[in-house]
Order: sequence, then C-alpha cells, then structure tokens
Amino acid sequence: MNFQLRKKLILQTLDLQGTVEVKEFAELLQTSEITVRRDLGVLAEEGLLFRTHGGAMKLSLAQTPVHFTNKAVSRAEEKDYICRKAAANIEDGETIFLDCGSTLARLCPYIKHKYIKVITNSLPIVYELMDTNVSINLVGGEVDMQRQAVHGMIALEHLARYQADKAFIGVDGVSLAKGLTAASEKEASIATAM
Amino acid sequence: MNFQLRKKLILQTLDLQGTVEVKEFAELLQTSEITVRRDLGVLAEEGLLFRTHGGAMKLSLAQTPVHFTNKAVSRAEEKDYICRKAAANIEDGETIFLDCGSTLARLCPYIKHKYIKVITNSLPIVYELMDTNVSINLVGGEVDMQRQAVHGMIALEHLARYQADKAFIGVDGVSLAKGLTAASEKEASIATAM
DNA sequence: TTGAATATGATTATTTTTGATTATATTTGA
DNA sequence: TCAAATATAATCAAAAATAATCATATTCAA
Repeated sequence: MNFQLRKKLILQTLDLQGTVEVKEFAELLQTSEITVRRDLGVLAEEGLLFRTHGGAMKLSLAQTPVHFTNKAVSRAEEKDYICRKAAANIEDGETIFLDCGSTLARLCPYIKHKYIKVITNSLPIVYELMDTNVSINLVGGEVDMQRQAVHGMIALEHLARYQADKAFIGVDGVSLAKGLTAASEKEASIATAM
Repeated sequence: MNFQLRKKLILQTLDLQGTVEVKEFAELLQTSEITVRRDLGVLAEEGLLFRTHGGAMKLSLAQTPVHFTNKAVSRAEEKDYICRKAAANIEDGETIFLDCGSTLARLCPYIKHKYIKVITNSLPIVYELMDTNVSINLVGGEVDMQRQAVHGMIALEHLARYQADKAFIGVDGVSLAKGLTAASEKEASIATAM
C-alpha cells in the first residue's frame, strides 16, 4: 500500500462520506496513524481536502457561505489608514459614489455619522450604513453574489443618471505604465461610470 | 463529531429554523452544553450568527430593525402557511417579482433551491437569497432604512423595464369595499408597478 | 554492495478539544 | 423590585490529537 493508493482511497472515501477519521483510516489501510496524518497533511497542502482535528473533510462541506459581515480582510490596517484619509475628504452635505470592494466597505465606520448621500452598488456598504445619518441610493441591476454587489448594463445606466461630488473607487492594480487596473470588466465599467 | 461538522449542522439548522437552543443542540449533537456554547461563541465571533441567551439566532433575523423583526415574528405560522402555498406556484425557469415585507421575506427558504430569477426591492430578501440557486435583480433607487427596501421614482422606472411571470406582493389591509390596501404610497406604488 | 533518498513507525513533548466545577450574570415571574 | 431559575464566564483538568524528533526499513541507482 503506497502513498498513491492511499491517496486515492482517502479521496474516494471523502467524496463518498464527506468526512474521514485518522483512526478509522489507519485501521482500514493497515498502517499507522501517523502515516495517515502525513497523507492528510499532504493532501490538505495540495488543496484536495480540509484537515480537521482527528480527520479530514470534503472541501465543499467545510466551506461556509460568505456573508456580508464575515469577510476576513487582509491588510486591514493599511486599508483602515486609507479609509481615514479618504473620510477626511468627505464633508456634510456632499453626495459621493462608493464602489464595491473590501476597502470601500471599511470606509463606512468613518462616514456613518456624517450627513451625506451615498450612491453605491455594494450591498455590504448598504448594510453597514443602515440606520445611520447617511442616506443611500442603491444602484439597481443584476446582483453578483460573489462580489456582493450590483453590476451590469442596468447598473451603468442607473449610475449615468446621477452626479456626485466625489467618487471613491476600488482598484486591483496600480502601475506606472498602465495606471489603475481592475480584475474584471464588471468592476472596471462601474468604476469608470462613477 | 468534530467542530467543523457541528458548525455545519448549527448553521444549517439556523438557516432552516431561524433559532437554535443550547440544550436542544447539546442533546442533538451528543455533546455537552459548554461545547455547544463554545461553538456558538466562535461562530458569533466569525459573524455567522447572532448569539442570544440560551442559544443563537440567524443574523438576518437579529440584524433587522425592531420594526421589521416584530412584524416577522407575529403570525409566523400563518405567514409560513401562506409562503408554502405561494412557493408551490413557482416553477423553475420563471421570473418573479417579490415585494418587500415580512411575509415575503419568509418565502425565501421555500424558493432558495429553485432555479428562478427574482426581481425585488427588498434588502432582506437579497440577503436571504445570497449564495443560492436564485439569480437576483435588485431594484435601484432610494433606500428606505426603516423598511429595508428600495423605493422612489427611480425604483418604479427600474421596475417598468422588467416583466415577470408572477408577482408576489405584500398588503397591509384587505376589505370587501376597498380591496387590497397598503399603509403608504411608497409601498402601494411599488406593488402596483409589479 | 554501498549509499543516498525516501517512506514509515515509535517515542516524547506540545497543542487542541472537551467537560467539570464554581462563581457571576441574566432572565423570568411573582 | 426582588429572588429563584437559568445561562454564562472563568478556571482547571483530562483526554485526544498532533508535532517534532529520531530510528528503522525500503527503494533505487551507481
């Protein structure tokens, strides 16, 4: 019984049962627990399963649905710094465009007490600004579940009907040669429209 | 039964029932109450549920303002009955309008597995149908914080551009003399447009 | 055959998970 | 408002799983 075979069996069982246990597998494969652990470790490293205490789970089982409030933000400190700087440029009475994205969502705590009008396509922002002084205009159109934002042609048309004092947009890349860049046409078109 | 599995079960039950109790779950999961409490604590920390005394609540139920929550709990059984009846009339492939309101929001659990297209102005509905098979078109316009819905002229214009197979609308009153009535012009205009 | 590379197993610390216990806080009902 | 009932937090201890380390086999090539 070599690694390849064990790997195959582990993944097969996982696919069938959803979970496997180290003990159970050590017995089944006639090997030691530490070997099974090592196998699971390698497979987890390869992204083929989710390692748990005492065994492993199928990836699809381990994933929890993404919700508005629960996004583990990377570079949180840097983003907060940017947001404080941005918020300092927003004054009462202004109308501002807010793009979708994790950085922009973090802007909310800094502006929620201001008497401003926000036009946005981002659902997390709408939720963050619920029950605050900010009045919100939500861009309509197709809801992109993954990005938790509204996109598409209708959204662009909606934006075209409004005018704001300032726009705060998210970008995925910055370079001297190309300037600001986005990861997809969806995001780029909204940012451009704003 | 490890943490990941318990987590999965807790979230699943929460999604289905809206609330869970520590005692109930300790028995169901064959574990101690303190372990369930710890699990709920972790999940609350991750922003996946709202912790209550003695158990936990679904975020969408807990987060909504008092007004909405109160409406949501009253006559829950009757509303669920209506929703089941309504859901039975929705078939895969259809496009439906969904009005805002507490009754309509309760329809979501019954339709989330269907392959349909929903056009709505209700934010709780968008939230409930996030990460489901349903594709959502969100009506744009002014966000009414109290109703957690989009209203106004732009919303009506947005609606006018779409056509659906069926519309499910909320009403505040029924009488032989006046027919269906709404509590405000805002709600009435959206329902009429749909 | 030798020796290096790899795989496996045993042993021991260390970490994680869980449950028991006691003190504190919250809820509920009179 | 108060007191009983209930739930929770805090602390500790035990059990289980894992990591780390080293030793032993196995394989493969020169």
